[in-house]
Amino acid sequence: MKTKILYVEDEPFLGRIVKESLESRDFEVNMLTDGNDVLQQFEKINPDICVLDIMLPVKDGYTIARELRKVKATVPIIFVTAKVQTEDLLKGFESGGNDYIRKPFSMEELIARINNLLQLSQRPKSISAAEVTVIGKYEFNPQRYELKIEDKVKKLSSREATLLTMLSENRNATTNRKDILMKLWGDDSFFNSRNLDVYITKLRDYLKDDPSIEIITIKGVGYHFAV
Amino acid sequence: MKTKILYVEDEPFLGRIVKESLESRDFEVNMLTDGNDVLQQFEKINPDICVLDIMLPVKDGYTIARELRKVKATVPIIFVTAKVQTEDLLKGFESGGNDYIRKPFSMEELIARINNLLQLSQRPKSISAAEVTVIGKYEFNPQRYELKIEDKVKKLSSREATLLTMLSENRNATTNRKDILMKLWGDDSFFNSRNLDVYITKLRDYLKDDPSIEIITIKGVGYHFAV
DNA sequence: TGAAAGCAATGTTAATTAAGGTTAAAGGCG
DNA sequence: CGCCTTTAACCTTAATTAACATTGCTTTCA
Repeated sequence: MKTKILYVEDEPFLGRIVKESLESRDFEVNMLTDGNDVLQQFEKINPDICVLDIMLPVKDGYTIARELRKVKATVPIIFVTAKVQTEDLLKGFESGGNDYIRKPFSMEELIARINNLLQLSQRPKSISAAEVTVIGKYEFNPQRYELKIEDKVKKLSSREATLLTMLSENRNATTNRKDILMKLWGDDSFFNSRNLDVYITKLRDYLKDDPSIEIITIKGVGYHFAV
Repeated sequence: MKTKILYVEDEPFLGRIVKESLESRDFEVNMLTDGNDVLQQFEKINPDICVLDIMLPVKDGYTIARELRKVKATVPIIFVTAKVQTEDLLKGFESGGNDYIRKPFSMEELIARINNLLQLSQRPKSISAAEVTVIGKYEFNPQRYELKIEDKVKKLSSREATLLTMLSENRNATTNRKDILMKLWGDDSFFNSRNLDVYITKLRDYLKDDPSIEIITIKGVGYHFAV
């Protein structure tokens, strides 16, 4: 289903350009030229996002936004205006707007802002399916820090798991020592460098039941995780 | 709990002003002056929102944003910059930014934009004022402090319930020990820290009937609630 | 030119330290 | 009392440091 935009703009020339331009990007655009009818239209078409000019005959954009907010708290609202003062902008946010775009604007910018807001407001989130990575004969669950081979489960510590994740994401390629140090410890001092050696040894030990897996040292550079 | 902002800005003068100004509005601000350590810090403090200058030594804001997006797709990102071209703005959205504020800016504007994005990004939670959260085989009612499995109802104490709520809202991600301590006890002294251990033990006990639920310790950081 | 010495980087194992876990008993409060 | 909650004592595990071994490249000099 197309994304529905409610667009309120009283300049007919600009309005037509914008509407057509949006339609050519596969949005469904309902355009109104004044604030009179906005609420009814809103409830009728139930748009995914609203684009409001601020200076309109009869009712200004702020007022419309406030009315819309009463009806639906969540629909994203973008203001379009020639005004540029901070106080206008504040008034915009206050009245329930979520973005502010200055005239003249490029269509690219408007579209980018529309897509951005749509994404933000839809953010359903997380609950990523616990994905398991296969490493040779092993299965590795980076969410649960579990490394499994033939029903034997080894719990990794968080450092071990992070390191294995890095290597595994970069399998059959070289992971820089320095990148690892930065990610695990935030700096690449001498002591942490010795520390990394210790963790590499541990992982080699955990992974020894599948000889096809190898953590190959590339001296002066990093490790190559061969699977 | 205060809203945490990760702020990356290399101009020390501007940076200090902004940091102090935000702090006076009761934000908790972590400021970095270059792009080196951002990922590390991000994972450590788990901020609610990021404010990135674009022109930075070493790594520019776009690059940082892209890296952050890989780690966490949902955290809102605001760019701050003197550049004004549409293409910069598009690049900003492309790299995962959600808003763009031009230098020089007023603090009022920055704060309005921050609050706006925070609201937008939290919307899903507040809409679904779902009374009951499903956690594996359990149902948890954070209002009534009830944890139910197969018609067996366990009443939690308020501390237990708050802790479980925190973990559960952040499932499959890491909740900082410090955040928990601040929320439950208001400070992170040694004694309360031991106290938290006790509560974690209790929750693990209550949740043991579903082995797919795990509270994984991340030493020195916090807990990862895997469901 | 090539074996041997030198050396920096990395490997291994073990000891140490720090963080967190468990359990139970002691406080505190309606 | 009866319930949290806090404190305490002791236990377990992870992270770090240390001590010593190895590797492979580089330099040196017969």
